[in-house]
Amino acid sequence: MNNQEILSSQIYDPSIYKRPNTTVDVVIFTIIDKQLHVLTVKRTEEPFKGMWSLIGGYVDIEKDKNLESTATRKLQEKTGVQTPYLEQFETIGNADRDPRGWSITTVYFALISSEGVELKTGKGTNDIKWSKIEKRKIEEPLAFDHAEILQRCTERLRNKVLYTSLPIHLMPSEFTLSELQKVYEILLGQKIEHKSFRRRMLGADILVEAEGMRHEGRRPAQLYRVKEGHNAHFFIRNLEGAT
Amino acid sequence: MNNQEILSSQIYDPSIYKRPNTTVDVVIFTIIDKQLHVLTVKRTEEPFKGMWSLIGGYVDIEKDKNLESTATRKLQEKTGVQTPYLEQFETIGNADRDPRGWSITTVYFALISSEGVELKTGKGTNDIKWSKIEKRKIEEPLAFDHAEILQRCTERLRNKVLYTSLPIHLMPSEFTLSELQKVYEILLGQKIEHKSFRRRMLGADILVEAEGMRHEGRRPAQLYRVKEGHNAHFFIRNLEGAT
DNA sequence: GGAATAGTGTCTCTGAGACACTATCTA
DNA sequence: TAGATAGTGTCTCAGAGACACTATTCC
Repeated sequence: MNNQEILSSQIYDPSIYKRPNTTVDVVIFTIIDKQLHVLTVKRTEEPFKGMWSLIGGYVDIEKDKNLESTATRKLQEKTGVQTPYLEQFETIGNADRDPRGWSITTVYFALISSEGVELKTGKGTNDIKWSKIEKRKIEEPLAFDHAEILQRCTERLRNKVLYTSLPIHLMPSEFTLSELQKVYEILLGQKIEHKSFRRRMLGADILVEAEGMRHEGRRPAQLYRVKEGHNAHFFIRNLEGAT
Repeated sequence: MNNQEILSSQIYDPSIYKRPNTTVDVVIFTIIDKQLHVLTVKRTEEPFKGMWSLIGGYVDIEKDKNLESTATRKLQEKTGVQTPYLEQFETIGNADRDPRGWSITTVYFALISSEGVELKTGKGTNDIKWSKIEKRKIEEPLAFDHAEILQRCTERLRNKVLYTSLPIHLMPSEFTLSELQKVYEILLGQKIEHKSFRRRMLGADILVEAEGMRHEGRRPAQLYRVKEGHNAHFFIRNLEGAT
């Protein structure tokens, strides 16, 4: 009994239309050595066997109660991270992106601190690594349309940095304002005036002072942590650099 | 033969996972009689037979080259409109939204001028109408999770109105600034200071003066049209009303 | 003329950018 | 001490909000 036959034997079964293949991809961003990185795995199966790709996989309708579960499950499997900042980015579906036929992928992006993350070689993958992003690309070619996805996603991230507090999710639990500013600058690819930055962040009521100071380099700096329950602040005015 | 066994017996075949049902829904907004409306159809099939629903349908992998084609095809079939403002909103996939099982829908929203639109009763639907939106809801109950989708989508639209020029796509080809302001106010659910509004719109370089004036009521008003090729302007500062 | 709508002048206020300044550390 | 990084004071500037004003129409 093939797919088609199964279909027509059921009443109200929507699959009178052949169903596209459905996957979820997760663009997992982090900062390592003052540079933006994305998590990639080497494919162990055709198509694109041996090429690097974003983290992703099929929606498992037995295991996953919704699309976001698929994303968090994938993230968990690869990084052990449980509660990242996770946002749905876009869904791409067309006839060409997968040589096996019409396929749909819902792309999420996650922001995590690289602190304490140990990458796990899961089932079906023998190689996984953080790939450095430069000019919205990584060095290695990516499978499927993942290079385009990465580019658009990096662009979206940069745009959101202009008017949100998203970069706090790339920080470890305690950090200084200078460290946070540095992360903003990495994402934007440009310097920010430090006085404006401090005014903006401290005025947003999203940070609380942590105990103690960071002693590193010269004058010690106040440590902050993200206010409990805080997820995303939207500033009413953009930083410059919007083009 | 269970899922796992099927899996391991097939190489490279993505359908080792049962595929969810995949659809596209389009939230088609327009302004009628100074109120926001959304296009709805009455369902002629189970499930939810006889209930109103958003415009949508299965991805037809024979006809549609990508997801957006599915959306424009649906829009075309129902309204005859060819080139609306169309934006992907979100994708919802879970086990509960459709009684027939795990299903995924990619939701688009479209903004069109109601001027000159004639609704078409297409195949499979015997009733179609513009439903008035009040408090992010319409009067009639909606099938599936469409009420939630409509609510979130209306909310997203309102948010974007605070910092974009999107409402111009709800206007007929020529309009006055007062008419445009009225549409902004409808979407925001609040008054805007008219001087600020004119400064903002005229400063954005997205409108050009059209020939002639609108003579209606008292003093005639300058007609404008959208600058050729213009799609969406992002202001660097929000209107008030952000909460 | 009065009412209504279109359109302007101009003040305040907020927050980003610029940049000089002070503070506190190490070498 | 000098150099580096942390942090402040304060001016300018753009654009939103407020609101009084003028302009043009119909009655």
